[in-house]
Amino acid sequence: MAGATAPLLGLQKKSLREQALAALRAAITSGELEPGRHLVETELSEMLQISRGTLREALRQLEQEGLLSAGPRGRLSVRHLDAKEIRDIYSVRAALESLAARTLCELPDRQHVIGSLRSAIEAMAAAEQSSLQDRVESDLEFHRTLCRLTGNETLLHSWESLEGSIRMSIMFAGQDKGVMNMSVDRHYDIVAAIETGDASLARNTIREHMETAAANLVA
Amino acid sequence: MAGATAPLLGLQKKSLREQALAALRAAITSGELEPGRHLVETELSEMLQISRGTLREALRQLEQEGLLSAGPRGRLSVRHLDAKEIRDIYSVRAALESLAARTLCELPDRQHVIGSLRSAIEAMAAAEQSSLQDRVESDLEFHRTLCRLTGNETLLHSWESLEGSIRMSIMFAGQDKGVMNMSVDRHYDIVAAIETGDASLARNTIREHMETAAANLVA
DNA sequence: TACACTCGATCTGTTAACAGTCGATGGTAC
DNA sequence: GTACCATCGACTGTTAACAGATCGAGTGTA
Repeated sequence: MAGATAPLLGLQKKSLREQALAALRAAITSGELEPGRHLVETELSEMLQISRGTLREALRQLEQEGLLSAGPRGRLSVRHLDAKEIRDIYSVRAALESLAARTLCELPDRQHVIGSLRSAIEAMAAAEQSSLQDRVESDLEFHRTLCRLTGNETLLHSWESLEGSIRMSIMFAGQDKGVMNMSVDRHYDIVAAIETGDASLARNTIREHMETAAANLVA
Repeated sequence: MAGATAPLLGLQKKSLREQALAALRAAITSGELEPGRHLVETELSEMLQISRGTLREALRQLEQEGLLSAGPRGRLSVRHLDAKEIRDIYSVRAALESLAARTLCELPDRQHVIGSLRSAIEAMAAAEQSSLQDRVESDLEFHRTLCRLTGNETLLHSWESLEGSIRMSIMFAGQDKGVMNMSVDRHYDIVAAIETGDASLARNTIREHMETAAANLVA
């Protein structure tokens, strides 16, 4: 974490628990807390300048998001993903986003949806020369938008529960591999498929996109 | 909860937090804590005979499972599902179980899988004259098995995150409607489809099963 | 040297108490 | 009667401290 003594948690209005949650999530998905790293509650609470009780609530949530794995006696460590797990995560991700695409295809009026998705892609294009971090953000934002636009809160929530694992997968692969998965063109293909309203085309496009991405990550 | 003064949490070896989690989940999905019911931490901690700190960790998890919804200032209440939400939940469920079925179809040797699934259906058949509670349990156990057999831990975890919502959906509908969704025959169809190895047949069978179930629940 | 035992450090599980905030209640001025 | 204000009660947010368990170092003995 950035500077053990600094007040890592800023002066926002959210609860300390939420701030801790965000800080820990960022630390894990950025690799600052590397996979396999053992987490000690007293250390973390000191770093984050919050009490253990508050910290533990945040840890429970991270555990359920799959960013932490519990060892014997409640010892928590940063989850380590192997190639199979990454493929598995992307399989589930593909299933969820396929559902999203299919749902959007079935909407009678998709113009608004298409517009929103195109905007998201433009944001990706604008970030093409930025840091990897920014590019990943805009990429994930596109896919999150895909789920959000369905209006299916459960779908969005399930996807977001997976988001941390997705980020870890990308981080696991490292810079060189992560780059290839964020082609703007491929995302236009997805939007184009949705625009036609052809659900199986949209589904196949998503699935291919995900299979390619997963394959690149574990290569 | 059963008898406010009784030591609801037995003498198991699991942590108090896990016991509380299980007890609350059961109370919610059984309707003992009815949808919309406002939850007060001090009340619950007294009922469960645990401290608020421990209780709060369990509440965070239930919140993320979608059994509780947060109101202003962190006030929690039992989530209330409307018809659309039930349909949405079953859409996601269908997507996940379709992935499970497809994954199983792609296994080179499915005999062991088929055997396990048949056993699960036999358990359902054996429970046909039992209470609705038992029948729901055996039904969910079949579907959980479907996900577990894929060996995709992420898929199983996503499904289990949805399980509470599924139970609430069934409860919401009440006895009369819930009954129709647990036909043994329909489940044999699913297994038969997997046995043929025809992924799209399996997927369609699952999806029809889910659509029928959701339609019955909201009827 | 090998083995067993004790002591101590380390961490998690759990609890009780304090603090701040929002809403309701009741009283008072106009 | 109404509007405003003070006070009180009810909850959540947060914290520090206690308890119990496990692991390893170090010591004593055969």
